[in-house]
Amino acid sequence: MKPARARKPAPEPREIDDAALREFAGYNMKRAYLTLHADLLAVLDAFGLRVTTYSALLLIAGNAGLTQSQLAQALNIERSGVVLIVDDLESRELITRDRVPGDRRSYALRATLAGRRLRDKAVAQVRAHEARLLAGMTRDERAELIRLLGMVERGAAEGS
Amino acid sequence: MKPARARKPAPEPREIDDAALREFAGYNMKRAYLTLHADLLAVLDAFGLRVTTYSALLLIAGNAGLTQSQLAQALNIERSGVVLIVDDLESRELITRDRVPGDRRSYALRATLAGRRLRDKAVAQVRAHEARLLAGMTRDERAELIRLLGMVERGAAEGS
DNA sequence: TATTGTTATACTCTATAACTATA
DNA sequence: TATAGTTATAGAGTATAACAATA
Repeated sequence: MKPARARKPAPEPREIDDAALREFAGYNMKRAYLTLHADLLAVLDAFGLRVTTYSALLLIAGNAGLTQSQLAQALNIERSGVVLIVDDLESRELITRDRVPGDRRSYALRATLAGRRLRDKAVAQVRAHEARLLAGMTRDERAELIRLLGMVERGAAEGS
Repeated sequence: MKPARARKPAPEPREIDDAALREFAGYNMKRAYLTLHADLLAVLDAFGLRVTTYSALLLIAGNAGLTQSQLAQALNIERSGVVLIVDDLESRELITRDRVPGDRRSYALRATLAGRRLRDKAVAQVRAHEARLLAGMTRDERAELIRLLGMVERGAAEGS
């Protein structure tokens, strides 16, 4: 009945147990985020967009005339970072940078027709990407996920 | 009844509308992840740990004898990145790198007593950090969040 | 030949700080 | 003085590729 004793200390390809980490929302969040982000990156690459550039394009298209500072605040990044993103979008003629009559320090950002068209195509692909990714979830589960993520975001803002 | 016409084009501090982005799990995930990660970073900084180093310490403590390659796989990073993390933990005598009898190419990683003690303190603080952050959630909501994040992680793995 | 750990290198993303032109 | 945008620089964090030792 006794099984044969293994001869070598055997570098058995053991399963690593991460149960101690799975208790934490942070660990699960990081893993989910990194996989989702990598997948999304691949989708947007076909349009020459990175994730933040995509977000910027949607924000500009949906808020015609916003300034770079407003965009920085909405994206939660510094103004200096927005410059590169806006440079990129403008050089590809997806947005325009117009002077604001009342304040010559700031620019009014607007999506061009080409920009809105690219946005439409990208949005369709991102929707498809999420449908694929979240195929195992019901509509309610997906809504619940988004709701709970919003709570985390706001909780972190308050908790600091 | 007609309100007085504003005289200047007014650079009104408008609210930027991100509704077009809020439909996406990816956008909500990124924002939640970034805020949570920044908050967690501040907590772990008191222990001289970064998030991945913390994860590595817990994995090593919970899987005595695992190799660097196994750790790399568990952390979803390259072996070259593990070297830096292991160097850091070993130089602080939180883990040991022992030769494996059967295979002289690899090392067996083990947490020292000091490593396990630091882990215990850090885990307690991270638990407190998450309790603070997720204070608005019920126990069920928190469990549901973790479950749904796991689905995203696995969905992305399959979808590729 | 393949694998483990290592090193050197490069790239992405973002922040900080100093600058300019306006206000 | 303060603000919008810009520039230069630096720092995380990670990947890639080549290598030595060992299997």
